[in-house]
Amino acid sequence: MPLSLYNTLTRSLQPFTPADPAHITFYSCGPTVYDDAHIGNFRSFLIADLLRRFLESPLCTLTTSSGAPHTGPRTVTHVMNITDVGHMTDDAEGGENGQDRMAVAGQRLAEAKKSGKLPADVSIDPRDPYAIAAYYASRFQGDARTLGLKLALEAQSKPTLMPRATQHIDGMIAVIAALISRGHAYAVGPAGQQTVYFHVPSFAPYGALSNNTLDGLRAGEGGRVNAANQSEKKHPADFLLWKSDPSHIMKWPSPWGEGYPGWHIECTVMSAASLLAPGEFARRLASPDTSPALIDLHSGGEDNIFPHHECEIAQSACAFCTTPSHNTFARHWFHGRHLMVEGQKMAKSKGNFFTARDLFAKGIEPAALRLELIRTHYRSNANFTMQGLADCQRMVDRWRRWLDSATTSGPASPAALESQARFAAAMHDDLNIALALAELNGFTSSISNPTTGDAETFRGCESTLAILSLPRPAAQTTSIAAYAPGVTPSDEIESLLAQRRDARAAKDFKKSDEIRDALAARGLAIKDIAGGKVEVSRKS
RNA sequence: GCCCAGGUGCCAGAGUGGUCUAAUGGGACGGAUUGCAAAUCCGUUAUUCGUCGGUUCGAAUCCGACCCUGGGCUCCA
Repeated sequence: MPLSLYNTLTRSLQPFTPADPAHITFYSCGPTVYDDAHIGNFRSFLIADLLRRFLESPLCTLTTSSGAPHTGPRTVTHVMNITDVGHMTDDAEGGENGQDRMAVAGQRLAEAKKSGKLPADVSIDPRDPYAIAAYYASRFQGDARTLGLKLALEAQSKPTLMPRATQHIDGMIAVIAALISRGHAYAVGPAGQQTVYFHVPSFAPYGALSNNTLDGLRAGEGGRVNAANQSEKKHPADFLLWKSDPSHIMKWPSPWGEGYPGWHIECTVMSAASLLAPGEFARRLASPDTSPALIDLHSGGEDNIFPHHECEIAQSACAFCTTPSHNTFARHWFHGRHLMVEGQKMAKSKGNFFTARDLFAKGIEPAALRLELIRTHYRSNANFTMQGLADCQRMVDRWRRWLDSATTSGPASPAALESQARFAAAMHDDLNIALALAELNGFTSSISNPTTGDAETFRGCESTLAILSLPRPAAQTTSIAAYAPGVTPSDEIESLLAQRRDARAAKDFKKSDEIRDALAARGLAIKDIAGGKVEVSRKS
């Protein structure tokens, strides 16, 4: 059975049918770089990565537009933008509290620098928005690579796969100009200080993605509309394409005045510029054609459905297509639900806010974090818990042990091939990851003495999850101990462990237990492992 | 108020009309092992699927109403 995926646009499960099944174009809305990405951001990106990896897996079958199955080989060009334009934080109070997000990040960095919280090797000018953006972008890419985001690994040698908004301002201006010339956008205000809006009523299908109607979208119901801006729009739903504002921290010249682009236009430009064939961006902008859709797949978090993706559809369809419609931009819309933490909404004020780097610093293994973030079906709110992370670590360890035990060469057993088929069937069913994981667990538990062929078959499934291929943080070992990642060896610990070793040798178990308790009081758990060493880890 | 996605056992999370007294992982409990632990292995652990009503020979699964959670209604993955 070919891959069936939920399409937000049709609100139904449907076969994923790319224009060319051998080469899929996929755009994911990426992070803003005013701060470190948190684990909720990464869940969204990793879900997209899971889909991308499954599409490229030999186990994946797709449906072609003629209805025939397509089994591969297949490549996916996956692009993710990095938003480095300083958008505004908040204008709920009519704009008075709105601050430039990049300026806020700069203030935060300046404070961190002052209080010595920045690593010594970091020397950036907190007043330079480009430096701030570059700083956080590089940290994001590092975290993404650590978590096995294939796109981030590829982007090391092909940076155009992760385009920056600030590098596409010319394209944005060109698209805005084209939208104005076709009657889909208009500029207001005195010459040289104009604001440009997309005119939503000019695109009848607006609302198709989020299933909103213009009437249903009560202007300002979410409390985030700037009343002053509302009055100059032709329609309350019209949205910003260009804002002239010479006081903005990041600004560019444009036909409408010096200022900055709207939030939605960057994805329209970067998806088309990165995924259309070379030269097509300019050609289609000059003379739109009737091609059915620009790209195959578009993903993002559920909060992007409205307004961001709704607006992208309107802009892209109107800029590049002669008969703009709700499905002339992306063929399939893929949205992941949000991540909860310990049953609650993740929020800095609740103290349950984690970045990937926070967790790595605590000694959490990237493989365990990746599994915890992808193990729940993408259309359910996932609940991130420390217990869940521990569960995942154990699952990863068990898989590794099983693979390590596959030393006798031989072909894959029928049981292995059956497990593989069941794994693939689960993934074809709207990426039923939880069932797929259950099949993988059944795989290892049903075959107690795996052959190399069994192990290869298992790896064939697992390469879609891409958990076991992640680098394993090396334990720091001394003559007496192996320290788990996140634990810093010290002379004190070494000395206690030596005393314990001597006490045990003398069968003074009372003393050895006291030492174990003393280490526990310092938050350290120990266990005796093979080779006479002691493994020291953080107490969970 | 409107639009979307959900609500399953101690936890996480599959299952969308009979094979479900509910997969899988974890937890807990018991056993093996261990000086004791840890790890590992073996076994046990829910007549129950948000609530109420309905359809059906049969419902976790379909229908209706209601309750709750998360997202959106122009910052957000």
